[in-house]
Formats: sequence, C-alpha cells, structure tokens
Amino acid sequence: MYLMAEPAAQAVALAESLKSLGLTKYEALVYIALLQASEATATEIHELSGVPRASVYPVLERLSQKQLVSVSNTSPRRFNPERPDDAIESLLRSVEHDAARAKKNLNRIYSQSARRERGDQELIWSIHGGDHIRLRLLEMLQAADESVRIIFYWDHLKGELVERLLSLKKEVKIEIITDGWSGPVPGQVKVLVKAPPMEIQKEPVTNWQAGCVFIVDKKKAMVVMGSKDEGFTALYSESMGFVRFFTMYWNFFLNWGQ
Amino acid sequence: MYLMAEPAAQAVALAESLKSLGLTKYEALVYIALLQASEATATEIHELSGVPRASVYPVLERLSQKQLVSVSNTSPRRFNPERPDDAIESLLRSVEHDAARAKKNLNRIYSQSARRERGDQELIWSIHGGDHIRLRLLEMLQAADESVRIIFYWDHLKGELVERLLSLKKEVKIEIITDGWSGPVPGQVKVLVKAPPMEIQKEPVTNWQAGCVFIVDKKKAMVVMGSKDEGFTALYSESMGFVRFFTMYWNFFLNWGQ
DNA sequence: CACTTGTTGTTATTATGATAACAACATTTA
DNA sequence: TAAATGTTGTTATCATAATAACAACAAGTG
Repeated sequence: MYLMAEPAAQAVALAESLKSLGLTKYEALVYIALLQASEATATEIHELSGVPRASVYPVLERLSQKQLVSVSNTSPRRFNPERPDDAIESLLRSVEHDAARAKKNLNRIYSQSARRERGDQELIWSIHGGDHIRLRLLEMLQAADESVRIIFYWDHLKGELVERLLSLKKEVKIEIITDGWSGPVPGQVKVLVKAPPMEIQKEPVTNWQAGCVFIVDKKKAMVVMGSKDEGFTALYSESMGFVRFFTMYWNFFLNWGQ
Repeated sequence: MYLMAEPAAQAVALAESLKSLGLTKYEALVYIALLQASEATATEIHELSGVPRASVYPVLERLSQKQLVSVSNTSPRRFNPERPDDAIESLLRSVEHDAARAKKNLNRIYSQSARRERGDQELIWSIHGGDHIRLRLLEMLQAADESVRIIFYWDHLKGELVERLLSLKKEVKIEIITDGWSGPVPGQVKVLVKAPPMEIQKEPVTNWQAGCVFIVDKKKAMVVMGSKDEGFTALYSESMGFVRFFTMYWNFFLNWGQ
C-alpha cells in the first residue's frame, strides 16, 4: 500500500480540478485532508496535507468564509468539512452566478457593436477545436438558402449533422459524398457513397480522423481536418477563390473512380 | 458622456467576473475589446483594450485555444470573437466538467474516511454564512426522531423550514415559538405565537435579522443569530451542557409573559 | 517546565502583467 | 531604385502582485 509523504499524489491532481472552482492549491489540499480526517485540528491537517502549519490557519479561515468548513469553539480549535456534494455545489453556483452576469454584460456589448458581415468577403478564417468548429459549422448550415454540398469523412459529427440537415427548408438541395450511410435517405438529399481516395488513405498522418468540405449556397465554404495528435482545425471563407477551389475539389471527388 | 482612456471602467468590472471562469485579466479585456469591434487586428485590439501590443498576441493565442476567437490567415491577421452565449457556455462547461470530476474524487475520499460521529460529543461548532447554516440546519431537522423544539425569529427561512418540518415522520413532536404564523397548523405541530421579548427588541444591534434556537430529540441544538452587517453565524452542538442551556432558554421563552 | 497552539512577519517562488528590442516585410518618398 | 518610414509579429527582459514557505514568538496547556 502506498502512503505518500506529504501531499498524496492523487491529492495534487484533485487540487488541480478544484483550482478552476476558485480554490488555491492550499485551500484544495487542506479541504481534501480534512475530508480524509473528517474533523481535525490545525496540526493534524498540516501533517495530512503537507501544507505548512502556519499557512493552515489563514487557509482554513478562507475556507470557512467560502462555507467549506465549520470551526469548533474549543481550544485547540477543531475543523469539520462540509460534505463534498454541497461544497462543490456551492462553489459551482458562485461561478455560475458570475457566468450569468458576464453573459448579460457581454451580450449588451455584443449587440451594441457595429457588426460587420460575418466573414467579411475575402478573408479566410482558422477555427480551432472540435466544439468551436461544430458550432460554426451548424450555424453556417442553418443559414443555407439554396444548396448544400458536403464531402464528409467524420464519423463523430454524423448524427448531429444529419439532424441539422433535415431541419432545413425543403427548397435546399443537399448533396453528400461520404463513405457510408445508414438509415433512410430523405427526399431532398442525394447521397453518394464512396471510399476515400487512395491519396488520403495513404497519408503519412496516422491518426486521421476527419476530412470534410462543406459548401453552402455556392458562396461560403468550410473545410475541416483533424487528427488525434494535433486536434481539429477548420478553415472558413466566403472568398470567391476559396469557394471555387473547393467546388472544384467537390467536382473532382464526385467524378473520381467513375 | 464618459469615455475612458485605456480599459473602460465597465470592462474592468466585467473582467472580474470573467476571471472566475478561468480567464486572466488580459484574456478578458481582449475578448471584450474584440466583441466591441467584432473583428479586428492585433493593433486595433491593443488600442481598444489597453493591453500592450506585444501581450496581445500570446493572449489571442490562448483565447484561440479556449475557442473564444477565430483567426484569419491574412496578413495582418484578423481576429473574430465567438458569440458571448457560446463562449460563456463553453467556459462554463469546462468548469462544470472539472467540478464533476472533483466531486467524484472527493466523494470517494469522503466515503473512505473513518468518519467520527458528526458533532463528536462535547464540541461546539461555529458555522458561517447563510447557505452553510441552511444546509446544516435542514440536515439536522431531517434526522429528527422524536421531538423538535424551535424558537424562530427569522422570516427568510420560514417557507423552507415549514416544508421540511412537514416531511418528518408523524411521531415527531414539533413545538414552535415564533412571532407570527400564517396558514393552517398541521396536526403534529404546536405553534405558540409571541412577540420577541424586550431584551432582544432593545438590543443595540440595529440590523437584527434572526435569532433562532433549534433543539432536536433533546440531544442536538443549533442556534442562529444574524445581522445585516456581520452576516449570519450559527452554533451547533450535541454537548449535554449546550443542549441543556438552550432547553432552559426554550422553557424560559415558553413561560415568558404568561 | 516542556510542549502545543495560534499569530506575526519575512522571505521564496510563481503567475501574470508591462516594456523594450528586433527582424521581416510593406509603403512611401526622393 | 534606394533610402526612409511604418507596421506586424516575435522574442527577451523586467516589474508587480499573488501565493507559498519559513522562522520566530507569545499565549495557553498539561
């Protein structure tokens, strides 16, 4: 059985996730130690947590303010932790409160700002991170008016994507090139199943996860690529050249192997 | 009309609430500036936010990682903010994720710990903060087995308290001394309406808000006092002497003015 | 007294904020 | 075209404040 010297190994990891709830390292370590002991004196907490004895007192004072511990009136004082569920809940609520306030104020600023047209013509935007990409992508598709063309090799997003496509107006023509399709094909959708071309399969990148092209109304395009190592990156643009390039790419795919 | 020099006054306040979502002051200021401009270059952001130009780049890099901005591939680069709703949501989710993880681990520790009986006999515990007190109080009442005696002068908690009392087992005898009661009195509850005694009314403390005594099963007692200035403090104990003292107090109240 | 507790003040250490210097490039001007 | 000027993006360096760690001491306890 392991018995760590000062701050137990797992405690340090745990302390990390408590930091984002607004606790300092010491506050976290002390609270953890107190949970293990369930009622202890300052010295016991010091020994259990590895936090210097002198620091334990102000830390416990702060924790008491944050309503994570109660204090006995004895001498020496003894400390008692709030139950984890209630403690976390209480911390989280205070963050959520700040979040709500921030959201309100940010939205006020956002709505006042003279917003240029998203995309601003000739620019090409880089977007990092799966969630970020997901949001922008669904947002773009939502705005589709006439046509959507998709080259889709990205299992992860499939469900959500299909759902979004089905919610579009009936006039929108949807053409999809992908590697597999399960379930019925809705009326306005044309699906073409194709294995990805050799060039992609042979790619030296091992953890290839996604390679997608989305062209909306022949005016906006978003391309997504991603690997396990480097995460996901997307490019978005309304530039003529960009859209034209990927329309060509789409046509190339369409005819490839026929 | 005010027009601040560098970082607008409101922006600084806003930045504060963004900090608890894990952003630094600069990250907050840059994001705010970017929302105002809705697409800008590094220099524009620097001018608008008051953040040193050299610092703007690493900050934008971090914001990009956190999925709060996208970056154009032009030269000079242009930056675009994620919409506030989505941005906050994304930050909050990551905090909630950490919170869930922490909760799980803390609960594991908590359940493993050799928990002494809460209260540990002779100790008297101080509890700070309204919420903290509320939790412990309701928890204590919930555990009532035979009897509950209450002296209650605290409007704020009335609703929640009554609800909790009604959910107790029918065998539990409930006696309440308070300054007013509206609505029907349930069967097992005995209510005695009394104005608070002069000693309390005359108290030099101006913002008196609460003065309560709760005695459960003649074995545990919790007393609450609170003023607008100093906040709420409670004492809890299972000590014989403590319980006996407040039982006497309760009897004194019961007979007072009769 | 020997020991522990609670308190204070001082000193590292780190994270963050701020400034300066620079190379690369684009733009202007003679 | 060549030189001067300005901008961008990058890097290195410094300053400041928050946090952590330590040392010293008075008060309390057995």
